[in-house]
Amino acid sequence: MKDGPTNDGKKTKRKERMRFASADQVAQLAGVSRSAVSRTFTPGASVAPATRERVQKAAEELGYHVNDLARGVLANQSRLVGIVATRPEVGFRAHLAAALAKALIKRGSIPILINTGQTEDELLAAQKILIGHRAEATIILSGSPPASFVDIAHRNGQPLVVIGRTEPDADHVSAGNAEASRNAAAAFFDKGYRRLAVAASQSATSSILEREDAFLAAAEEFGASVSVGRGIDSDYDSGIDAARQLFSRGERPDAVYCANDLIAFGLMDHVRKTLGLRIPEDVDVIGFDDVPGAAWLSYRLTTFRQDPVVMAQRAVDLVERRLASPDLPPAYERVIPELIFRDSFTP
Amino acid sequence: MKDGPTNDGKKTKRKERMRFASADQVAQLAGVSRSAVSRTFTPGASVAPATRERVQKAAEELGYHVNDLARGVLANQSRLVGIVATRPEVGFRAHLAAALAKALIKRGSIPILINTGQTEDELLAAQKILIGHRAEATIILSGSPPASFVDIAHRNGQPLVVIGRTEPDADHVSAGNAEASRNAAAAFFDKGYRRLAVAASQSATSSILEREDAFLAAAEEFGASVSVGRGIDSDYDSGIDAARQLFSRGERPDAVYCANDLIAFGLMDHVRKTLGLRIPEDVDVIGFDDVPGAAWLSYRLTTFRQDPVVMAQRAVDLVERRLASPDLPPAYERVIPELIFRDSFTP
DNA sequence: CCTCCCGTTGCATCGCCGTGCAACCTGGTT
DNA sequence: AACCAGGTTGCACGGCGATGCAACGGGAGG
Repeated sequence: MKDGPTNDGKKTKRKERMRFASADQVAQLAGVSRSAVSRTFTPGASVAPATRERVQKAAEELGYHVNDLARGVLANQSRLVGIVATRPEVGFRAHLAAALAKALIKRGSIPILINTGQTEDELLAAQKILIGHRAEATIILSGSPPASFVDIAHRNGQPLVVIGRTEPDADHVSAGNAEASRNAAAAFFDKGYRRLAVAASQSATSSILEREDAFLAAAEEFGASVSVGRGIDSDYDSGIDAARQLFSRGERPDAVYCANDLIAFGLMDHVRKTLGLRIPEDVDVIGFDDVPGAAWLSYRLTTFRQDPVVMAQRAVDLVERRLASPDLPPAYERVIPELIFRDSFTP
Repeated sequence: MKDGPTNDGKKTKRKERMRFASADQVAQLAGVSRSAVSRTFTPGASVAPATRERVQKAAEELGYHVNDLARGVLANQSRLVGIVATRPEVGFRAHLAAALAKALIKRGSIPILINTGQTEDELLAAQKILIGHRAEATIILSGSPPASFVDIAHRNGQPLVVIGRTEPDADHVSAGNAEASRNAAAAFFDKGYRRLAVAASQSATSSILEREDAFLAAAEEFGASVSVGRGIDSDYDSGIDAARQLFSRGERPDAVYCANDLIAFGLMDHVRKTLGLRIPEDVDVIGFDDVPGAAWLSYRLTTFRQDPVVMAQRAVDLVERRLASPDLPPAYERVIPELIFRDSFTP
């Protein structure tokens, strides 16, 4: 049974906390070599049924589970994937993060959630953590990664997928912001509205910017007038600020396109509760994202639906593609958002 | 410079993907031994400034970062911490998950987000993943871990912290659900209301249950009548269902206590938009959680504030405490929620 | 009875990194 | 000139698990 100086208090000195059972312990209990244990838990390896059974019994007894970390070190793949997000509890990002976590687990990867600020330093710190842990890939949610970020990921051969931003140098998934926004402008115009407005924000992510820009361009192209209101962030308060700006100037707009649903909620509340106007009778509103609140009776918001599950899946697909063939040119997955009609705007 | 058979294409055979630079490569480039590299990146180790500089320069050039995974294998600590949550994108849980991720990163840990169902099988699968990766601790958000879960974590010496549930065998953090709910009943009663109601849900987590039970008990103790409405989940739709139930019976309630804010939103919307009643003139409402929507003009909900940042910090503190002394008896951190007065109820 | 073959199994090595120990420089002192 | 103290550095080992290779076993066939 080979009873060498294996675990008799001599080697356990280093760190106290060695609670998890190791393959060595299982091997000893089963009276086999560590190789046999390894092979038992490696699909396709050659082990006699009797041995496998002995090993499994011993493993059961000790509560042993293969150390995936060590396995990863050896195979040079960690199965860790980073999700980098700013304020991942808010709005659509929350749905995206949750969907990503689920899709990654399903694929056998381990999602690491990094909740970080947007400054370059913070993002680079997040990246450092991920590279230090040899994450297989990084998925960024609607931040704007600095160029160095893309560069470092590339130099380390780490796939990088950006969601919600058009990033020419990296794989990315994003909604058809430009088309959708153009459609929104067209829908307003077709209904006869000529005084349009868009509510966005100052500290805008690129999705928000794209929506604003595309709406402005389309509206001007159609020959409608457009005013712009911007709050600070891209949330409810920002919608209130935008409403204040848009409705304090001379003639009020006929219809407002909001860069996301939270902004729309703030704007609608201000317009209704503070200004006493009616939606859709006095003003029409279209939002973007279709978060659950858009269906609530208080809002009944007409908005572009982005399916977080679909987007997450596309992102994971891009990761897989990139892992399989690292040298392909950057790919772009576009998810076309569908306009969901509720009460705040109907054609 | 010792130029042995180290990396001349012979050893790189195993796996193609060995993109990350290793300490060996850095050592070679800097013309030092691997130990020197290791020491350069180990705080407090003894390295000559000149050597350190050479190493750092070489590391910079190769984009090297210490492999925390391998370091973890050696030190027998992974710094990985699992966050296990069902529907982590919803309501208060989203805030909790985000706050936890931030607090863990701050502590130097790596948060793994596992988005799982509530069935025993799914939870155990999640645990298997975490144990396989030698996660240092598991934090469960408002699920009810089966007994085997607690047991397995314990047997593997893995700290387990439960948030939002009273779990006698494990460390846990939870809000003072009973006190708060009692206070809600008292506040309604003091205002002269005698027909009370509580809106909860069928598939309730234990926080929701505690709130319902404590409110019922207190109301009965005061001598008020109480009716109960329950939707399916604990979300907006559930609030609508509960409202349907509560307001279809004979006399309608004077005031409703909702087990969380989402339920309150659904209930308020149904009461106002569908039934045409006014809040607070006809019915008062108190919620629980103080999610951002509670402050929105459409709701202006009086509700108990739970601070996700505080709760997350307490949970992380419990993890640390348990890591430091594994054999302490289970601890319980209680966070007392504060009632935030807005328009849906005032004393 | 010997030989061959195939399935098992153990050994040794690999890929990571941290660290105790001993050898190696310095420069200052007797 | 020999010696000592102190700081540096390299070596070798330890802790994981996977795996090529060689040895070992037993049954089948000559």
